[in-house]
Amino acid sequence: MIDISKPFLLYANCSVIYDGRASSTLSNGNYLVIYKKDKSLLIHASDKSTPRNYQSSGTILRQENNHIIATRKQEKIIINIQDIFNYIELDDWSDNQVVVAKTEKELVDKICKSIDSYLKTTVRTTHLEYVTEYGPVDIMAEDINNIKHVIEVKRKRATLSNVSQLKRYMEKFDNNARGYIASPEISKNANKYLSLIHI
Amino acid sequence: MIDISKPFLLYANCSVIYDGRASSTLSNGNYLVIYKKDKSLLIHASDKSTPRNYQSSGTILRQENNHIIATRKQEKIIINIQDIFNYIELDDWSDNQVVVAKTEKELVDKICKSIDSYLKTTVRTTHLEYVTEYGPVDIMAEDINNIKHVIEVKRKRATLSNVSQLKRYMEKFDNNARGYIASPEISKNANKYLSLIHI
DNA sequence: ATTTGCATGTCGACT
DNA sequence: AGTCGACGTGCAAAT
Repeated sequence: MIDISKPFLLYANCSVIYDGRASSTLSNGNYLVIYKKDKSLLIHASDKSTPRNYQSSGTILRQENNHIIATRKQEKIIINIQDIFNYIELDDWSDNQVVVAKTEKELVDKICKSIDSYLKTTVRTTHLEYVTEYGPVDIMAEDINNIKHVIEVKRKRATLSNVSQLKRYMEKFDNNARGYIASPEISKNANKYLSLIHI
Repeated sequence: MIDISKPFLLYANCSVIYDGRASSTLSNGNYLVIYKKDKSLLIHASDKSTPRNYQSSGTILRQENNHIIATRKQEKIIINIQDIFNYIELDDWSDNQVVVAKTEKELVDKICKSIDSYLKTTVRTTHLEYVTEYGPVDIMAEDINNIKHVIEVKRKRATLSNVSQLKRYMEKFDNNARGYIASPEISKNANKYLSLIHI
């Protein structure tokens, strides 16, 4: 009835036993069972984004009467199936990857990795999430000449309010501090304001 | 066609754009779209146990032509649907919790929390994963009388090999050390061996 | 093959 | 609402 050699989806009344890194039982109910092309197995209930039970890539299925037995290394899942509501063979299921996902943290790290070349100086120490009176700045780098470089990182287009925020931060530093905004692009107004205040 | 007020499952040819904590695109392909009772949204491809795109509990769906737009706080997912292969309304989908999942670490923590009462002494310091020549022992507790208590924790029935292992560990400590095996039960042979070596 | 560190981490507990 | 820590963390890059 179920072809365990192909990816499939099952909406069924069943119960689940897991034994491996931990041991657990999932009492009888209606759950979604998903078996993927890479031989990973997921059992989803009606809430939470994480599955109730799962086994990652490399799980081998076996059918015995109304049981599906999934084994992978030292792990085992037993699905005791009472009733099947839906069964779909997932042919031509795509495995495309998600493209680009730049987080602000990634950008911060990237900047820190080559901070000397960006600031055109030799940095002595860098502080991330450096706390000021007005909140934390993304990067506070101090160079060998004791000049402080305050960098506000934006994942998207920098706006006027980002500039004002940076300006507020800068007021708390002495004259030996320089402020920067690192962003892929900047709004026209923000850019104008930047020129205006010459930071 | 799709009733976005109920939990459902969709196997469809579509592409996905996400913008929120990061930004990403998933190019056109056949994916599994799952909308749960707690208003969480998952988009699964044919591999990996983690979804390609997702939004957790509290996502609100909107339909516009062939788009499903999912918003939650500062996050947005847009699903551009080309073709629907399967659509299932997931009625009576259960939300039972997984029951008991005792990991070895939980047991270790539980023991540490009340270690004095278990060892019937006053413990000065406890080391977890204390490294010996033969590998790490789960718990190494030193009491106020400088007696070392070496505890090997097993989530399941303790076996003969667990006892031998503990014995090897104990050879590396001085006479002021005591060895223990903490487990829900112990095999007959292991128990016999334990009595024999009097640890 | 193993280790390291990130993640749109998720999730629950506690403040 | 925010913080903290655990997770059967999963996952990919570096070693």
